[in-house]
Amino acid sequence: MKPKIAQVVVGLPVEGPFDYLIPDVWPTPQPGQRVHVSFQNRGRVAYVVKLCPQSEVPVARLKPLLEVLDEAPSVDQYMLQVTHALAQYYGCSWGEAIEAALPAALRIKRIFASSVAATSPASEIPAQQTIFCHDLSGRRQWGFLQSQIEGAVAKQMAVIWLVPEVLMIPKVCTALKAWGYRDVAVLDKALTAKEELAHWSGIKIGESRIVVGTRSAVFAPVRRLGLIIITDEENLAFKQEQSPFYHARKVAEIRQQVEGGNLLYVSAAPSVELWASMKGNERSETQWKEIPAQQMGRLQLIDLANYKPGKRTIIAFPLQNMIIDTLARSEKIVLWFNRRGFSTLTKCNQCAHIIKCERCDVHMAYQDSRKQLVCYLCDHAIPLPERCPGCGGVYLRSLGSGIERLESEVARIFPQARVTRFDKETSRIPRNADIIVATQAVLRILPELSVALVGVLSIDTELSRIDYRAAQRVFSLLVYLRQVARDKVVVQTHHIEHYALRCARDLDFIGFYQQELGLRKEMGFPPFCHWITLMIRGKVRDEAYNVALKLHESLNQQRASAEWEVLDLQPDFVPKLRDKYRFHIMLKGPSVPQMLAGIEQAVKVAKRKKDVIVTVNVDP
DNA sequence: AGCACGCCGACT
DNA sequence: GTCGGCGTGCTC
Repeated sequence: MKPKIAQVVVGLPVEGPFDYLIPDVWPTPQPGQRVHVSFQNRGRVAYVVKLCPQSEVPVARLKPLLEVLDEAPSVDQYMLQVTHALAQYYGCSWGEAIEAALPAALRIKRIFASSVAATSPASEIPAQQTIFCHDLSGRRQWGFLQSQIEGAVAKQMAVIWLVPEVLMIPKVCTALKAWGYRDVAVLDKALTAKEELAHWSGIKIGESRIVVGTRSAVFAPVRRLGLIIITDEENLAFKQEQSPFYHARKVAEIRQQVEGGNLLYVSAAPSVELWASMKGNERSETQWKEIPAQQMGRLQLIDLANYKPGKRTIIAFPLQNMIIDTLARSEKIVLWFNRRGFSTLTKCNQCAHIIKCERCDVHMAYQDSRKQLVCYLCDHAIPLPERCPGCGGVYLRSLGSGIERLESEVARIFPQARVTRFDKETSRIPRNADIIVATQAVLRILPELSVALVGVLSIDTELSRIDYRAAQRVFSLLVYLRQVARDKVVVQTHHIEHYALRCARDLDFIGFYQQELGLRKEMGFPPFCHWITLMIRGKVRDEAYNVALKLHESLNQQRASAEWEVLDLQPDFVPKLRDKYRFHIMLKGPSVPQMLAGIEQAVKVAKRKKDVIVTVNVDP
């Protein structure tokens, strides 16, 4: 019998699905199709997820579908399953997950002409394999990747290649063209809505079978998925920092489970989680591809306990000497210093007033390049006041050192060198400089520069981050720098014995990951458990705090007999951002679904309070 | 998310 | 007497 009811979901934080009548004279819509409905008396785009002969809801209370928006489903059968699993894992609604997977242009009620052929029903799911390519050379992975791609293409299957950074896309496209592939499409959220839709449609109708893109490209609507490549898997850019807070790796895993095909990670120093999971699988020839380094910069550690940089410079003397040597050979130097601006704070010498960002409550740093005080959190800028806002005096002074101060200092110490600075604001690649003073933004362009010496000045700040991944990030960073530095990488530190530094120096991968996994196990950190962060934020501090407090209380009651635990309620690492006060509660336990089920009710209650926003971040 | 319903404070 | 605050509940 012809189905009478279409079950739909919407891109709101409401569960559903909701039943709608299919008007008699209509042809039956298909699951995955976009429809227009009246939801709560307002027009909305919704997504058909299922058809059924009848509804639990009395017919009198059912509304009809108003319109079917496209000829063919926007979401195929596989992607319906994938988004459903995604919603389950990350604790969002199915509709929200579907919208995360679709181009933004499809969220509005407009018919998009598409000659998409109906999706072929599930034939057999292709064999699947997960491969890790540990490429220390940073270069010779390309041949291996080419053969893997060719393997998929030969079977008429599609390839998705994810990179962490938009700037890496052209390089990948160039390589693919050189290998003779013409049907390559780019997907990235930086595209305009129109371009995004055009590229997406091209992939959907099978014009492009190779997709290159950043995080969101993991949802590319390819038909026969043969291979997903994830380059630099450890990069934090693969995690979305807004709802639904998904990680591209997790989505790739779900897609592989649902659609089959291979999953290929490429990295010189992957996340501890990936290393552990690949080690768990027998390290066979096919699953683990080891590419040794041919040439790599040496790593040298300078103990700041022995070489105290003077009051006037933060560059230790041995490093200064190496810079002089490198300059004498007319070679290029990068000095890594992860702090933007000129100063870190601006203070009145008369009344000790410190200028803070009015929206975020943090010190504002003077940026000489903009001649303004800038907040490093929200980028809010104000002119440097002539008089102190506290006492009206004229004794405002800039303290601490940011990258701009370092730049002028370096120029003073090495007058023979052309010194320039590279940070987030810099757009041109500084090819003509001898010394480039740079923040971590330089990572994006480092392969383009031919650098002999990299001096890392601020690794101690990175090591002391309150983040369980700090050691791994330092290790990955240093290994990466060794790949791009022709001669050597010099790290000055107070933590000369730190295992992340020593293992990076000795290229001791086994040692690093073993030690790190040991610590993670001891501390009960991932991958030995899962974390969920609940963030509570609001404009009125007390309101946000009270909601957080109540939520924390009811979570504590909830978990009395459960396997998971609730950590203390705390101000977030960023306690105030853009006029909103932020608190977070961390949960820790072996099973994400179990934790989500346990907190669902309490979170729902907390979300009811208006002016306070509660978000759930799984595997933060 | 948004919006309607419903119950208590200061006002033309 | 009423206008309107926001806590509570629901969306087929």
